[in-house]
Amino acid sequence: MLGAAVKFDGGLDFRAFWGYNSKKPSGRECSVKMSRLVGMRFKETPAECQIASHILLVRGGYIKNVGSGIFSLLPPAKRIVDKIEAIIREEMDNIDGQEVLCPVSMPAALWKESGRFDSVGSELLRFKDRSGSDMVLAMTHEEAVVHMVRDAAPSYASYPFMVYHIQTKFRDEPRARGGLIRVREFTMKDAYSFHTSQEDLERYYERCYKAYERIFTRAGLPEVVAVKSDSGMMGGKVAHEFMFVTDVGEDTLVLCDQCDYSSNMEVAECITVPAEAEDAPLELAETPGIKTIEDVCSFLSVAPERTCKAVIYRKNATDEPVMVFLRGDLEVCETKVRNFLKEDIHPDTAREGDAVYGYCGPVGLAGNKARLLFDRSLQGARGLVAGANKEGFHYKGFSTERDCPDAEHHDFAKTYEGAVCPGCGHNSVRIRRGIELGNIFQLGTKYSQAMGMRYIDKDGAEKHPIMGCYGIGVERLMASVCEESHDDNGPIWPMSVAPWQVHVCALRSDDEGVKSTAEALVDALEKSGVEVLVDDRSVSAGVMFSDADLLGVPIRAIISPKTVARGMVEVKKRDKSFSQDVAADEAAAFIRGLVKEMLDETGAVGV
RNA sequence: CCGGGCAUGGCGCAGCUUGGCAGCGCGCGUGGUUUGGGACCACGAGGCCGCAGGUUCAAAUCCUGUUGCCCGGACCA
Repeated sequence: MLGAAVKFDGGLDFRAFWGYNSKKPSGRECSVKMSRLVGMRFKETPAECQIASHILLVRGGYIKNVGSGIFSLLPPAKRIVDKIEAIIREEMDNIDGQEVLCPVSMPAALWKESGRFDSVGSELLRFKDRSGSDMVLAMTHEEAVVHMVRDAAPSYASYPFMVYHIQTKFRDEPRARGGLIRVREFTMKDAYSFHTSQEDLERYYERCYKAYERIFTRAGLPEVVAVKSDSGMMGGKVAHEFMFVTDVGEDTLVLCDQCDYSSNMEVAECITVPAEAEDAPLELAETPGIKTIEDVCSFLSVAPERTCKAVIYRKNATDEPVMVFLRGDLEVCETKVRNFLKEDIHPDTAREGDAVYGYCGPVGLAGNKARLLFDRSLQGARGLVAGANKEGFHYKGFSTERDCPDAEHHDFAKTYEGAVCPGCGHNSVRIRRGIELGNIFQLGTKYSQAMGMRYIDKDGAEKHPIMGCYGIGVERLMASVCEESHDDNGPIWPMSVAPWQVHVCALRSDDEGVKSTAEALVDALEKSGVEVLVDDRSVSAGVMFSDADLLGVPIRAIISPKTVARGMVEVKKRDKSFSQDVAADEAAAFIRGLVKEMLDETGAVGV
């Protein structure tokens, strides 16, 4: 390692060459010189960057794009990631997790065992090795972990246990975006727990839930909200996602103003109240060329919530349609439809033979081959306008119960801003965007069963352990912290994850007084275990401060001929909340105290 | 995967319509003057104009194909 002062033949100090001056017992080199720091910082915004974290991380020399959704991390980012991982490790160890490491590449045979080699789409990168064997790059590690432990716990006495690792995932996303927000290759902490009863899993799930709250709080994101979520390809029933609420998020969240209800839009219950209306006779209305809800509403002068619309889906292009009927002002939630049908479906349009495009309605479809689904918003609805399944005509006076007595109603609609909250019943639903930082699933026995993991229970019976799994995206978390905490000039890293704790700016390092004061300060800080980035370059104050802003180190110590003349060091916080002159010989102790104080606020590793 | 856009030195861009020495700003190097918020002067280095074909005396520019990247959407543990 680079820790020892290795001298080259020419007498070059190896550590100084790499910009390292000393090393903490943890193994992380703690002091770095700006003149040696690898990476460029930019004044101008790179053309492809759209969101703050992407812009600032590229401009600050943290990350470099290698390909679509693939990034290299430069030293400042690597240091942040290391600190985030350290927090995660502490919290995982704290809930009795044992760290392991599974491989990224593995034989496809393992994924064939679980069935996912075929069930997962092209996000799973498949390839062949030189012998022609099918291989995959892990996009998640259930298979690898079950393979690791399936022979290791043959008795109930070994349960419960949890293993976790921090490892690269590759997911061949069709569309990467937003810098580190949605990538193809990334680091994930994923944990897997094994239990002999559902109750035990639930107890552990709760512990992990709490650990996640601590992790996000400690990383500087106390507002992360846990929402109920769809379990998707993972299988299992209960799942939560930990969402960082932000406009740049890709997920849609349903939150409540009045209570603590929170859910991913995909699974949020949509509650509607049928409008008060009398039954009216069903009558045909001529609506020539009027096909969209918008047109129907203005042509017949009705509100969208007084209409019934049909949305067509198909399993694949050649299949019979699935027709979802719902109130005209609502949107279909495709995830709900998929979960109900337990089949994949895709939006499509009505075709010759199965329905009349633009005039689909629930009345008179007897004998139609389409699978008909009725949303709950139509339950008890009366007097609606609906398609008449006849070119150029709609029905007025459609009443679901009377006209479609056999209809079974289920929840297929997306909820909306101001809708009734399933938690408290107020009209208090709020729609927000969020970034999924982590998720936790109660998996059940899907993988232990498919992959033959068994144990002998107390009663002598052979059983499959019940699993839970728990993930956190590391780089995405870093980007989210940046989104949460930055100004126009750069990130403002919380002390707990900051790449360095103190940034010493030696303005005019050619000045002997400045140089010796800076060296003494850096030396004293290092000795007390503080991580220091020292700007030893001969650059103008503007350049030095701009770079410091981009590096976002929480405490800045400025030494210049002016401060030296006064015998002082200027100590500032990056967030501008603090600025004070401190006597030069007391500066190290003062800064050390400040670092400690700021660490305590967020709860960094080892505190 | 659908739709749109872009590709010219490390970064940001102009040049392309109408073919004729490859340019500007930032950054980088050297020397000097500066020195508390991206300083100034001088000199300098750096580019097969994404790639492959084609048209032409001549292609960054026109034509064909192809690849990559970005944005919106679909999709997604």
